[in-house]
Amino acid sequence: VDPTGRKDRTLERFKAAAQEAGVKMTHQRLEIFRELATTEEHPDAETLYRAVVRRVPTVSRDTVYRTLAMLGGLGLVTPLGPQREGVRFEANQEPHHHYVCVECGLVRDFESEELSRLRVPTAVTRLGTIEDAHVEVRGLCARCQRGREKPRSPSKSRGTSERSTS
Amino acid sequence: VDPTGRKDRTLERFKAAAQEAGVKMTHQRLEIFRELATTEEHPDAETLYRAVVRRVPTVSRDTVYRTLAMLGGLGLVTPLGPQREGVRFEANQEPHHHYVCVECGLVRDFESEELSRLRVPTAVTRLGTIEDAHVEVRGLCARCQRGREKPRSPSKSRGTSERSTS
DNA sequence: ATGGATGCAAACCATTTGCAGTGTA
DNA sequence: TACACTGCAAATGGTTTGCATCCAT
Repeated sequence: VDPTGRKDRTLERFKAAAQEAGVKMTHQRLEIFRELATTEEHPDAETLYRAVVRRVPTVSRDTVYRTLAMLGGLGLVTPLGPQREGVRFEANQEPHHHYVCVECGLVRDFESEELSRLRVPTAVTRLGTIEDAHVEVRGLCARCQRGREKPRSPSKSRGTSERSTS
Repeated sequence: VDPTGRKDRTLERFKAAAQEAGVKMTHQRLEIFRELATTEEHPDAETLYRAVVRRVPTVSRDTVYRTLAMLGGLGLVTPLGPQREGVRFEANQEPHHHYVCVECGLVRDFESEELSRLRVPTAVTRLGTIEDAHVEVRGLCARCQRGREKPRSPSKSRGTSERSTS
């Protein structure tokens, strides 16, 4: 399930992207990225840190956080779910789907007969029961497109994009 | 876009569920649920608190948190994304989908030609650009089913289920 | 009345930030 | 060699918890 060494290739892609973006390639960054690109898990920063610290005993949590932000900026790593300042909730129990803005974290429900009819591959049942299946669409919401006049989080620049063209 | 008052109905459902579950119906709980059931947003605890405190000036953040956990236990409210202790990341940039365990937060990728071909309704473009669309399947993972021998988070009982049958 | 629910304040934990030393380009 | 990157430690902000009081049942 990995004909050419996809992982090695991914590592090369990382090095190339880093060089192109003008960021330095350090031992830490390489190991952090390697760990994330290698694992089946979808670890949080702490878990990642614990894994990386085994190979690079001197890394600090800060570096993991900073590297993750940097990798996110390069588009090489994706944070799961909406970018939030906290866990978010909904009461809508009807079948529906989510639109999530990758910039400000806006979440909107939308309905779709077609999407709600989607068939989950039976192989998934090997992972566990299926309580719900819905589509998550990610993109840049209208407001954030509109010149970023009033982004939801004006201050904290969640290193998602900007960079380079300074 | 709400023929019968779906929201009123939802409130009734809440009261009924609360009574059946044997939890008390308080002013705070009612307002917290009402707020969440009414808004288009998918607020986090803090946002919810700020909205509710306008109607019930004495509520505390704690109550919001506790109520959200309680509502989650009753299945009336769903937290978005994987239940995490922190934001989680992935480096897999190939088209793929996610299986998420609602109990322990396990996340696994799976692939599906069919699901990856899904067509997002054009109406969604009104919300913003579409960078990615994938399916999120939620359920109880095999390990958590298996008698909850070694749940990922043995300690912290993320009030997801258990309750009642004490 | 009475036990569950609330509010307060302190505790906890994830994440961010300032600064001086370190290593890559 | 220079400047970005790292590690440390302190600050910040979300979330949880212990306890005395209060209120829905």
